[in-house]
Amino acid sequence: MKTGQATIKDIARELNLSASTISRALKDYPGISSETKRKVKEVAEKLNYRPNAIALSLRNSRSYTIGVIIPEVVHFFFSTVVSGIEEIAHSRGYNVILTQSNEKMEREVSSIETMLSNQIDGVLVSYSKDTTTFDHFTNVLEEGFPLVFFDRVPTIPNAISVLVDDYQGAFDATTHLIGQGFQHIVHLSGPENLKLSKDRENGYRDALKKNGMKVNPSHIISCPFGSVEESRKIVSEILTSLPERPDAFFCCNDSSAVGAMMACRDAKLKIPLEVGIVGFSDWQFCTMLEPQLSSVYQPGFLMGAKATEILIDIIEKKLDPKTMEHSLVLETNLIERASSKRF
Amino acid sequence: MKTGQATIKDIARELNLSASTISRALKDYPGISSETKRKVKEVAEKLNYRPNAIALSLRNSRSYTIGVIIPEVVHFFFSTVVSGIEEIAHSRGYNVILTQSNEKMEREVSSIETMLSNQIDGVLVSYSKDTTTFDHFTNVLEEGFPLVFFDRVPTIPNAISVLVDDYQGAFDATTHLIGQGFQHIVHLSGPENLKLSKDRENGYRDALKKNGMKVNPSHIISCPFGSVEESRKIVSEILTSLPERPDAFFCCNDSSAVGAMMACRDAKLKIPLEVGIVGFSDWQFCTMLEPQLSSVYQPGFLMGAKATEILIDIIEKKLDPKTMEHSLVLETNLIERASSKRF
DNA sequence: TAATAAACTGCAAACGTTTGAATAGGGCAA
DNA sequence: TTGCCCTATTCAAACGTTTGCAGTTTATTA
Repeated sequence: MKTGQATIKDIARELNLSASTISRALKDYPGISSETKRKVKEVAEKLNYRPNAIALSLRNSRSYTIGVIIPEVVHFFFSTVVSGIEEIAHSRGYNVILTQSNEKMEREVSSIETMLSNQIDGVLVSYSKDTTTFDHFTNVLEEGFPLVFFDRVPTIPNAISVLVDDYQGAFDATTHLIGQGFQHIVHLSGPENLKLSKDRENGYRDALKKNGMKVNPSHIISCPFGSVEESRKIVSEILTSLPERPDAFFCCNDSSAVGAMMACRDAKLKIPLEVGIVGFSDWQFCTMLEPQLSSVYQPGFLMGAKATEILIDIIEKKLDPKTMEHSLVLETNLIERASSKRF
Repeated sequence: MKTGQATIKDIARELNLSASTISRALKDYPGISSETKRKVKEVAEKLNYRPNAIALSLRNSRSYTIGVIIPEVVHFFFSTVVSGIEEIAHSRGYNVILTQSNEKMEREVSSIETMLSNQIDGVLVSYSKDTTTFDHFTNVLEEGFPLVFFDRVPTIPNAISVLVDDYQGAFDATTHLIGQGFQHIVHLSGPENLKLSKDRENGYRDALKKNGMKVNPSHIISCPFGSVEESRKIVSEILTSLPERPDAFFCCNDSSAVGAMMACRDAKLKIPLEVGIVGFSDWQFCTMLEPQLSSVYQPGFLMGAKATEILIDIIEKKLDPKTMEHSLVLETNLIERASSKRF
């Protein structure tokens, strides 16, 4: 035993057999005497033999590994999705190799490159806020490489995607605020290059219209970063600058909702009496706030699990990207809590 | 072009050259005519050639991939650490393959198995709450396999580890509470099989002693799950059951600190006037709470980065596990916020 | 006893790449 | 014409595994 792992050849040498016999013995092939099998297994055990997955990958051109590209790990929603991905991947015998783009398109491109070099069997992607062109995806799609988008999905032909019903979630949230008697509902909207931002904004718009309220363009305010600080600042300004003080905020995510809460508190406005607030995602901390934050729940774990199932089904040819449904839309669920409930 | 990626052989066939020439041409070896190099590169480009990292791994017995085993991805601290790991790994040309143990020892064992099969170059581990024996680690350590522990580190010989100064953090937090005039400080302690739980408890004990206060065993209460619900329940009970009502809580993590806050609020106790609370980790949401939660900051990103640097240095033989420092202790930093500041 | 089947085991090629050693071809000098 | 040295290229083996086919025993049957 020189350096490192014992191989099939080491076992073969030890027993004066050929490598092929060892291979077959270990896999309980017929045509190998049980005596030999016994001995082989014994020696394998003794040498602490472990099959070399790399050699297998090379031979089978299959690595049983899937790649995941997400904007950030330190993000409640994405880490939840990753959890779902892990769960299914491992139960089906796949490894997960993870990279985060840190919201940089450049990173996304290089990640996909190295993943392809590593003979990944398929990729799951949620693209970055910084991504404006999609050639790095369309190229691999055209080669017929298994690729599934989740949450942040591009509008490119033939892309398979798993997402939540952002429109409906936004619609429900806005309708709820209206139902609670709020009149001047502001929407803090997300990054413009994400389809989900548009969907959420449209849900907001349609809910207003449906309830006979008109959409005031100055009530739709862009929060591209979606951070607490950004929205706190923006909301503070709005509270004084607008001719009529807004009395509710439907926010594109929970961080900006927290920022809005803080700004309202700074302005001595009572939540939910004077201002109602609803976020999006239902992060962990929603129930830790005072008052608890209403939010639109997104099934992150389920999304990861479903996307992975679909990806692996494509890899294993149980699904055909040509004929299958192109997008799976999961239901959102408005969680009404104190921050928006007047009665 | 049959199925999938172009290989060196495809280029060779196209140009009527041998594989070795192609290989050398692509790497700008001397002894290949520049004319040939030009043509080779041109065809490589045309065929969208990408070197097969698997084949390289097999040949070099190096995969340029490191494995990471953490208890949970959906955990602010661990995801921050992962972020640091990713950063360094990628900058040094390594991939990261991630698994979560979900706090199950069994998962940890199987993860390590499959990682070794995949010819991982090294592993970073933070072990699960469920882990009681460490054979799965000592075995690979004895084989001389590169392995670095972070945050949750076992007390086994020759283990290399990166951790924070849990003792000092706890000491500082407790001292701070004492300095704010709190008299009956309860410690919600963590899972018993984690060394960090012991360290934090000892920091708490020593801070009391140093200030001439005696350690009351009934003031050290186990919160093995460290969840909001668990601690809310436990603290609610304590507030009434103990002969003297506790007036401060030093909690093993931020979730249990939130639970303690909630329990105090339920009991109509004013924070920090009547009760002081300090958590551990300084999670994102500390500043979102009302009052903001004091907590001991742990440098998660830095921890991930340092652990990865050390691991890769070991892999690349720039560090020798036999002679190097066995543990790197990072400083914690008490962040004093409203939840514990009376003046 | 010889032919034949049955039961085991070995050979060699393949996956894609690298690399030390070998070879082919050409030019040049003696 | 022979010998020699470049230069440009090819050969072959190796990494660890699998697998169709061929080979070698041994036992069975006529």
